[in-house]
Amino acid sequence: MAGGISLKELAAELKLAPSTVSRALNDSYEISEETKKRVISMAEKLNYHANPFARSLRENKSKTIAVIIPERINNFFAQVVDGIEEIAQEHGYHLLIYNTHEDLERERKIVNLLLNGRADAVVMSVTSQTSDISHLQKLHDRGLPIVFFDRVRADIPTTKFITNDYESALEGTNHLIKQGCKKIAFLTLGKDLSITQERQRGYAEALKNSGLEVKPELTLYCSHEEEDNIKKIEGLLASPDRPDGIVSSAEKLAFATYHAVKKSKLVMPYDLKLVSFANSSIAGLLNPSLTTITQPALSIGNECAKLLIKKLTKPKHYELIDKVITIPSKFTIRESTLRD
Amino acid sequence: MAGGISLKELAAELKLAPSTVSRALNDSYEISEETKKRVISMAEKLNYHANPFARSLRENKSKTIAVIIPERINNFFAQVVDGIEEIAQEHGYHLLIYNTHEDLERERKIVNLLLNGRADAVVMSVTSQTSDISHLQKLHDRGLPIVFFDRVRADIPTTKFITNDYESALEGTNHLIKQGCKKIAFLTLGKDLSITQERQRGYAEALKNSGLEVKPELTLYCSHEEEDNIKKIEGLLASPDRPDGIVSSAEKLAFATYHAVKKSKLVMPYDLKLVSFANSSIAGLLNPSLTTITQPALSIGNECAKLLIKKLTKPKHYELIDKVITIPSKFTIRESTLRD
DNA sequence: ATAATATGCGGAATCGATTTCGAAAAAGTA
DNA sequence: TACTTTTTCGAAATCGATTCCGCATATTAT
Repeated sequence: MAGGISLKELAAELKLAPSTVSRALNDSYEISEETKKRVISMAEKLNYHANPFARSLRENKSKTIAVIIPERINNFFAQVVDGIEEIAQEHGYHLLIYNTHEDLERERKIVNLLLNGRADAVVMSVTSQTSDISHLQKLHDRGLPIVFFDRVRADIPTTKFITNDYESALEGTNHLIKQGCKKIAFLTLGKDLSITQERQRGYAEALKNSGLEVKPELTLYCSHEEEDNIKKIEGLLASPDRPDGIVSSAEKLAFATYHAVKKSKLVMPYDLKLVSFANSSIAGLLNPSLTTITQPALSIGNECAKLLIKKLTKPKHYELIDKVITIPSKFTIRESTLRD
Repeated sequence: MAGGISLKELAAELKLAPSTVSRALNDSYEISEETKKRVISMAEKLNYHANPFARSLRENKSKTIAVIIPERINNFFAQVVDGIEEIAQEHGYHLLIYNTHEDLERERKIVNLLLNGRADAVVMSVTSQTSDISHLQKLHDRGLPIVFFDRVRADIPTTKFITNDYESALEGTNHLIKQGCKKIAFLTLGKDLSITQERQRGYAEALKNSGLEVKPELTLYCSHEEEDNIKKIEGLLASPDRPDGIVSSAEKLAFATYHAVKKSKLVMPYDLKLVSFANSSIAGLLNPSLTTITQPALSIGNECAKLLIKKLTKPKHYELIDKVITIPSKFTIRESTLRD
């Protein structure tokens, strides 16, 4: 667009060949120290900056990592992105960010956008509706390094980072049982997500272990509409057989529960105890403060980026082998599960 | 990286010249409908995707907007980015995201990274420490379209989007006064930020209008370390002359206040009333629920992106003139400012 | 002194898409 | 029939940096 000077112009100014200037700037061994200094100082003087597109075109790499998340107004994803950026910035990588807004169609479009090599690698967490994965398969087939986190798809053979969903849900549910809950409900988002299935499995296992019945009507499938969720939870709380404990598999469902409880004129933790997967820093400020299972978001982001950058810089020494790496969550007990 | 087919190969497959294929794909008038169809169907069959770097190099534009924010784990900034993305996605623009982590040195590095044309335009909100602006000046001098939001710098002549900081702070402070507060403190981040200065001005004006004294010791300059802030606020609340009301110019300072109040064994809103600039959706779930001044984050993001894209697509018809556009905040009264 | 090697640099091809210029073929006009 | 105009397409230059190849000059070995 504007005033950038090109390598050729810089070379002309120095009365050198473009090839020489290029080598000097890239600190090639075939250029004398003296020439290098001359070139570098002139480059600074003329404010030369290499055109990234010319370089990417020639080298066939972009120094860019694409990150695809389902929503941004979400502490967990925001923290993961921060974790990715931390490592990326260290290694001179740029971050392209895409938000699917939990919409499969958008996810498809975005993934197709990445088919052209704009990014060297992809970090992603799928939509809660993602059932068909042909678009992801295509991306993977093209040889683009890709890692998944949190909402992963087992059917794409690459490395995935998750937390110990099963164990955490088990622990959280056990805690509710220990605090005296007899009828424990489970709140979840899509049925297609492996992580929520795992959390549900942990929840069910805990119930079984304690001889409690797993009733289907106590599992509530929620949407991404806060109002709808509040109503659904209100409905659950209004039933004659209302639960005395809730395990929520997502932060936003915990918030919806607070609203529903308020509307239902119930009082936590007396009428209902709540434990939730959550990454918000203000869980302790809620009324009552929220017992949480906190995912190691920053670490997950860090690990995703580290692995990808290793793969990008030393392709031969690292493979994105098909395996799941688990980083444990942290369980924090607060007032929402206080024993009466 | 891997299996992308090039335009030339596609052309060879079709027994056409690359120029013809390019024109066909770009729907040029000089190509017959029949050829276009042939080309398009073959392109799909062979899974052709244009190399974005070759195109960017040739056209000297990247279809990319860079967004620089000071922190990501912040509802306001997350919402603004969402607003930007919404518009960008509509127009086929990509988003490069950078986080300065409130660090001026990092901001400089990032801005310098953008000097090479990687992005067609920049949307940014400066660090709370940004005093020297030579790096921003350089970016602007280079002719890169740039708009600021929220944390703006008056000394760069371009368009800025903010909210009505002065009026909102005035309104919030007036509300506290009406609710009976006599000693109102003000919490703020950097002194260099124009928006916090404006908020402070609104706060002071409200006090003056009501005949209350503006005491310097009631203005607390906080940092980005939550623990430090909590201690500082605790100190404020422990003073013999402790305030009975607080106007907080940032969401995180409101949260710190909740913690400090808890530690101080005080009770809101009886001992202290609080109003804060905040964008978190769970202000209503806090105990007590928080009276907020909510910035129109999504709209701000939308407007930034709309303006830039207009400028990028019709450079002659739009100028990023040096002016400040104000989008008003929303004041929501909740329990934290209830009259006793 | 002659051959062999190292050092320092230039020329030109290359990455892939766009676009200017031009030319052949088809259609219309006189 | 001859000539102009339109339609449709091809050849080659271009964007800017990297790199393969080659060529001097200087240094060392024989």
